[in-house]
Amino acid sequence: MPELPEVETVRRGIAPHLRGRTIAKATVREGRLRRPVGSLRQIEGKTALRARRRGKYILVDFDDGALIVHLGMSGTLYFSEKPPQPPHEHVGLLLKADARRGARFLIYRDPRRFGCFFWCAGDPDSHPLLREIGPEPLSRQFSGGILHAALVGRQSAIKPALMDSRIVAGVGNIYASESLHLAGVRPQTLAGRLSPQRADAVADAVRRTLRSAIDAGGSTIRDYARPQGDPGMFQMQWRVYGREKLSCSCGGTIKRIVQAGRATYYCPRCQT
DNA sequence: ATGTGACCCTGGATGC
DNA sequence: TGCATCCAGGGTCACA
Repeated sequence: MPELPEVETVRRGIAPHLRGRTIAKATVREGRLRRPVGSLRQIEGKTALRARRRGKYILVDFDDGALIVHLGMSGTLYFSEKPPQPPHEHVGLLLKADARRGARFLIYRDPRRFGCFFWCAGDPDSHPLLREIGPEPLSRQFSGGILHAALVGRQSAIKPALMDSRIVAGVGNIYASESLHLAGVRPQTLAGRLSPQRADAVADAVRRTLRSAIDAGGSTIRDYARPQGDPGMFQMQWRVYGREKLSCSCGGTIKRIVQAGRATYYCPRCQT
């Protein structure tokens, strides 16, 4: 469920409720995630400054470090009146009541446990997991020219290259397919052979695709931040993803192939 | 150095 | 109905 737009939606949902809140207690029910959660004792008594996003990571900044959170394939963050419950609510942060807001738990739930949730002392941006991440696609650090330069010498196809977080941050399997469709570029195109003009088209398509997905998610932030408010509301209109054998808006028939072990969807008629 | 596939884990959909 | 199989939005690692 979580790609960049979903992660951003989750971040927007929790950020206002976290800002300025003191962590009264941190509970780790299940610490065996992609990497061990470890002890969160050191954040008890500390006050969260903000929640921001880097690629698909959510960073909750404190004055001397940050919580680094990744939602993996099945993770969510939401608020609850209850402490984390079995089987899949692995971490709970009890937020102290303040003048305007009652005490409640920020819950991390992740059935597949591919995500992570851990404390990083010091600057999280220089943490090994974040250090090598490429430019944010929605920032000015990303453009067709920058993408083109990053792809020079690349022997892989453009689609898996777009999913390489060192080239551009946060583009996952769905949005890689969707962006290439919007750009009219075939996913098998050799990344290093993409012309500057087509790199422009791809970079532009990535930005437009992510923005409209965030806008679509943005309308359901409140629902999403609710305890049982899991998926369902992220019904974006996929143009190709998951639509094998269905027809493209151009009249062509959408194909499914596998690249680097992941499903890719495209239209052979309008993607050249 | 770079690219691909196996793997981590659970749950839902599908097929027999 | 019950069971087996496949597939899934991510990232890391061993190996070619």
